[in-house]
Amino acid sequence: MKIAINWFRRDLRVSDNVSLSEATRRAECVIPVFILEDALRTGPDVGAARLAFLLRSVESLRENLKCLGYTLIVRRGRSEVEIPKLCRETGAHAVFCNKRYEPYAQARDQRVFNALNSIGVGFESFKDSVVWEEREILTQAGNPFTVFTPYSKAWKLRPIPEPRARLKPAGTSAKMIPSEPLPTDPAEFGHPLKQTIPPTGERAASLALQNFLDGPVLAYGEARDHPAADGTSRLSPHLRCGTFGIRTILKKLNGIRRGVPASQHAGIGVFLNELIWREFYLQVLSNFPHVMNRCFRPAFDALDWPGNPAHFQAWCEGATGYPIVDAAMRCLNATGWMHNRLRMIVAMFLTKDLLINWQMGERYFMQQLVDGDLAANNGGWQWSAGTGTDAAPYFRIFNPVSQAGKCDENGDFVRKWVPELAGLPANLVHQPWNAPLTLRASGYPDRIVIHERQREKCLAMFKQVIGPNSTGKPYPT
DNA sequence: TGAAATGTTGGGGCG
DNA sequence: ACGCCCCAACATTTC
Repeated sequence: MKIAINWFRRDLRVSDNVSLSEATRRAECVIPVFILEDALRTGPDVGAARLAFLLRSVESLRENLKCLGYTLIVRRGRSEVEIPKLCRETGAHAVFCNKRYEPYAQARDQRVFNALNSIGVGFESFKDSVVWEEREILTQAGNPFTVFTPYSKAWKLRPIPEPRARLKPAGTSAKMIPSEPLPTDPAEFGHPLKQTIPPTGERAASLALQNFLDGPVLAYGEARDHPAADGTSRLSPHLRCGTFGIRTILKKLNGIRRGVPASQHAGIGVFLNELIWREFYLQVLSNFPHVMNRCFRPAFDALDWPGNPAHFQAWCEGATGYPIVDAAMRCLNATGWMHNRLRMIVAMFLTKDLLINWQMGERYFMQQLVDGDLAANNGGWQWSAGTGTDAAPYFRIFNPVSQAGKCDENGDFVRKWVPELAGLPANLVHQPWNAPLTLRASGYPDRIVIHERQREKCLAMFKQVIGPNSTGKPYPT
């Protein structure tokens, strides 16, 4: 009897799963496995919200598998040890999984491959979590794209693959082997959950997708920039855990597009672009792994960020005195999630107003975000800091007050998360320092910096690194 | 997926 | 009627 292990990682679903469908096609008996690696629960980037979301997603995967007659085996430890051990216990002749693109994950997979190879067990990984991998979309010169727009054009010219079929019920039952209990509370790992996190699992994912596609997607282009209205998809935590397949999303999105007149395609196009941004940054990370630890453009590694720890703490806590920044950070701390527009505003503020290294913000986001993803988070931070691929030029500095006026026009979002300011009218809620003393909120901090002054300092700081001769082109090559 | 500084233009108030 | 100034509105450039 041919036995194969299907190793689940960031693909916690039974439908539209490439390695799972390949495993069931090629083996008579498939044993689903999840390894609770140490790296999932230790390290500077680990956060309770994301860990809880992951663990609960694994739990619901186990239930879904059980309904189909499969028993998910959970083990703790190092994958390169546990996977070969499981092969010996079960007699599996092959291990299947879906490919990961983070440098550390690829190194880990290489170690697993080596360990399996030495005991004569096959290891195969499949493209699943993206439509196009890091070497599949290249410029005419054969290089990876480093600018989004031409990348997205090339991406859109290609056909979209069909979703894979849902997993069929198990035919042959596997030999029973012990499984370790699966914790669902991250507190067991020293990360007590303080946030309220969204529903997990494949069913919740497809409900969220359907809710979004049933209406909000059409207004997405405009609504997504207004945090008080919540016009975003909320799909990011599911995309990270793989509780639905990218091919399924794209097929449904195409169905919506065909069902509405062309005049309503704008929102769909903007949302598709966001999905392409995700693949863009994954291929950036894979092709330029140094972005993990350094600036994409080496010249910016010389920046000497003068920001101080007290300012960083104020930023983390939502006590900078800039209402839109504080509201966004308090929302992040309470829910593990923040609107993309607000992510840009707070990232700009940390780097260009507080003059703190973007890597500090990158790490804090990873600690807090329920949807934190190395590639997208790193790409977003380097974009905001002006150090990355296709980044905002260093001189593009958001004014937190005017940005707030555009995305939170009547101040509802600020009032929700900064109740101290609930009594201020729309024209003052984003700049309480201009309010008459009688309206001033007690307990709300004064501005820790003055934007206009910090802007000048930031421009000077970047110019020092760029060199005095640079006038037109912001980037040295 | 900016914002601020600077330049230009044209209408209207006014002597 | 005319010149002058003011300044909003828009355009351009600079960071």
